[in-house]
Amino acid sequence: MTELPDGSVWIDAETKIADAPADHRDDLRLWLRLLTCTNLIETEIRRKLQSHFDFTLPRFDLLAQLDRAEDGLVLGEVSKRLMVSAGNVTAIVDRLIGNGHITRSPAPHDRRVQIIRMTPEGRRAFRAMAGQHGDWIGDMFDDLGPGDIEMLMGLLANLKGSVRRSLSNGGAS
Amino acid sequence: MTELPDGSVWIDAETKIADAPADHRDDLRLWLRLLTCTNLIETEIRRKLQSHFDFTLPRFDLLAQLDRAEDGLVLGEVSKRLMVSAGNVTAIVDRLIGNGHITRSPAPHDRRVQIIRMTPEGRRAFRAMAGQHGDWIGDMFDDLGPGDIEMLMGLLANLKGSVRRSLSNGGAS
DNA sequence: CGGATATATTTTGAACCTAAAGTAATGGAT
DNA sequence: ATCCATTACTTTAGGTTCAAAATATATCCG
Repeated sequence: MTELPDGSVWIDAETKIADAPADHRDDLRLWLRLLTCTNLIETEIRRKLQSHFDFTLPRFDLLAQLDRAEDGLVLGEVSKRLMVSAGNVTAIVDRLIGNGHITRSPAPHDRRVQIIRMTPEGRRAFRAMAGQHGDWIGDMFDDLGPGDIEMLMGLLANLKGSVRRSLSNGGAS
Repeated sequence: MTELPDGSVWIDAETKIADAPADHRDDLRLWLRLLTCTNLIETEIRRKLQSHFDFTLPRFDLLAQLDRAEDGLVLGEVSKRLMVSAGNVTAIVDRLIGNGHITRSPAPHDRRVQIIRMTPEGRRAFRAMAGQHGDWIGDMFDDLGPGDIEMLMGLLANLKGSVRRSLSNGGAS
């Protein structure tokens, strides 16, 4: 048994006893790569949305939710689906109303509730942007084969599961 | 040859002629999953950094760069490494100076250049946070085996390559 | 030397984002 | 009927982010 530089102890090629704090080096490298990849793509999408349509990603994301809801959506539902705070939704909605892409009206049965709906121009604008958006993503992912995509989907599902487990455990507080 | 519902044409099990706009459905699903995963982890790290240390992720990231540079870093270099705008670096640096974590001083050879360095308290605070940060990531990634991690590293490297190719081609404008 | 150009940083204005406080309306429970 | 808790949303204050304009300094060229 040999003492290693980091203070842990080497048993064989597969076993390392954690008598010293684990360093999580590979996890951190993977996290960094994941973050870099995502930011690279997201930044490019933001840039293109801005230069082609003078639009922002949060507004696009909100319209994407609304596009699938023929009867509009309640603000709370939008907040949940986009996983952003209610106050944030209010701000984005205000701007989309200002541009004429959506409307906001109180629900008839409960005056606390506000329902937003796409206007025809909003829908038209969104459809045009969504088509381009799909092409942009398609182009950025073009080197990945169907097998790569499937494998990534699976591994990311595992990761998501692991993260959710950690969250529900109050993991490491 | 059969007309399909989406307007494209079926040849055999492997070939589909794109006379209709491609829909990139799988690419979009993968992108959505990637984004969701990353945001889930990032949000949790932000939350824990805030509740445990009253600190923010951008400030942590800046200190992480500075921690490895014994002689400090020039602001432009920080901007490049963090991949954020120079104006953004200025704002974060101002706050870190306010908290006493770093210092800023003009370079002797070129008075345009500002060099930032960690203070001893800054270094101490960062080291404490970095240890916890590693544990948090380690816990969130705990369900992934070494094989999963290696495979993800490889697939994400492929994706990164694909994205960079697309960017350099001015892909889809 | 002097002027044009380039570089490094800061400032400004606008958008996004959150947590927490505030407002308004609903739905009990007594 | 009235109080109380809950719910839905908005407002506020503070931090992050960018693009573009402003500032200051350095460098190059004639």
